Amino acid sequence: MHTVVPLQRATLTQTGLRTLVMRERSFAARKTLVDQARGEHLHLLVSGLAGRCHLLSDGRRQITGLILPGELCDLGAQVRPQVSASVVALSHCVLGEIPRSAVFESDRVRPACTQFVIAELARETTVTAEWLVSLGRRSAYERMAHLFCELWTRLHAIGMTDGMSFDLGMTQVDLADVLGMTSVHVSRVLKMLSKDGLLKFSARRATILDHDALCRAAAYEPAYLQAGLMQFA
Amino acid sequence: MHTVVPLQRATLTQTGLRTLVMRERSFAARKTLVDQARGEHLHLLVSGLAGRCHLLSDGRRQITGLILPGELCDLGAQVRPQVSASVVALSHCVLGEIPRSAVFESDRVRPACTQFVIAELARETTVTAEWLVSLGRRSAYERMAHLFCELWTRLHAIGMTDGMSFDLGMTQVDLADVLGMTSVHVSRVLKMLSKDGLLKFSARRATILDHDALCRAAAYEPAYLQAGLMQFA
DNA sequence: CGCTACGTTGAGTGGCATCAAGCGCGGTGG
DNA sequence: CCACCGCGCTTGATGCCACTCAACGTAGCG
Repeated sequence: MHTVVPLQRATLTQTGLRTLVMRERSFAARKTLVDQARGEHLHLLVSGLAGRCHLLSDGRRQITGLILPGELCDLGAQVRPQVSASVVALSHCVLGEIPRSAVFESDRVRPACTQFVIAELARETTVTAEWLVSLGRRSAYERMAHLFCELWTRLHAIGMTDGMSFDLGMTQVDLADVLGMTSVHVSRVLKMLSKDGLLKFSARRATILDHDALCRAAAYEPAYLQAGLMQFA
Repeated sequence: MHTVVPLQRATLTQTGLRTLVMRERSFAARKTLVDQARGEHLHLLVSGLAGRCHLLSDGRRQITGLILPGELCDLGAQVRPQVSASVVALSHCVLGEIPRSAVFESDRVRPACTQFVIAELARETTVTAEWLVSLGRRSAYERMAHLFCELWTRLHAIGMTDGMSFDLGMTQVDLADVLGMTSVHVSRVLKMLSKDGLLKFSARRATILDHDALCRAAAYEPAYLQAGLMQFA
């Protein structure tokens, strides 16, 4: 079907993924990028912002993870199929297709890729645990502050910040589904953050006005991210 | 320091872990089992119930994962150190020590163990994502119902249910920190569940009175667990 | 027997949801 | 060109779910 890409015994890295992309496809916001079914390809987010999306039968939606450029959309789905989560585009997205065989050999992870796969899963686990703390124990205000601290750290690590600003591309409705609140309340909390001089969010673009104060409001400790991100950079 | 246990080229399985335990230690409830520092051993929960515990500076606590007998406490910490989560005993616990070298070779996962490590991390991710949906989008009542559905499935899979009952060993305060609510409200919700004939919880023991109704109240779909659990059983 | 942890219950409060209306904007088609 | 519409955002009014505070009963335990 497709060419098997040799890995030349090199350890797979996050940046090295791009060389494995065989074909790129473009998606408008709100489109579904990956369903639960596992196909012939792994999907690398080349640009844009995507979200891991869980739907309840009555329409409630929770986004359980944000996928940034350079990350894989469906690594988890390869390892554990039949999980009812899909990946949706939160902004205009470009997706790169990587042949499954470049990372997997039958159902096993190729040895050259194991460290990478483990690191990716570990990073996802770490971020998700922090989100659990947010949803369980932080107020809407703290939660919002914490999310933007996290996003700045992650986007800065991949060179996608512009000073203290960055484009998100996602709407307030999407933010609400990340933070477990309603879009109405997202609007109000953003207004408070702006009034307090911490953060401005408008036209899908965020500007951090006072980074120290924002971190303090969120009780943000970026250590949890640096560990996972640096180990295999 | 300690003997290196040969793995005889066999794939590591969850049950196979027990043969690697070199020493067992006993802990009272509320004791800290594992700190973030990674030591010479991996810790297998032999019996009891443990929780992955995140503390905020003002005392708020969120438990981001429950560890059941047969699971490893600190696999994640081996892969990504310096994460500020500790593992605490929620009931009396017996912990088995497994030499790090049985699973890791310097900082790499031993090839014979990679599938197991990946499966464990993937299972953790799956459960955690479902908890995010609970905390973000389900009411306290639904959340509680969903947790007990999940626990019954997981405990049943390892033969630790007794009909429709099972011992948890954890208090309502612990339940509150799992579910992101106060212990006062836990008490009230449990009373409602009992009045509705779905679930009884007393003396740290749960009895599911109407499994179908409980699943319906929680909109519970056990598929997400079966995948992860069966793959390497 | 006092102490501490756990659980229950009541009264009052508040954070966030819900409902509803209105605005601005970009896209689309007549 | 403009009417129209859908979408995103904002704002106000109202209500409820869950928190807070507080008191008390109970059980296990040193």
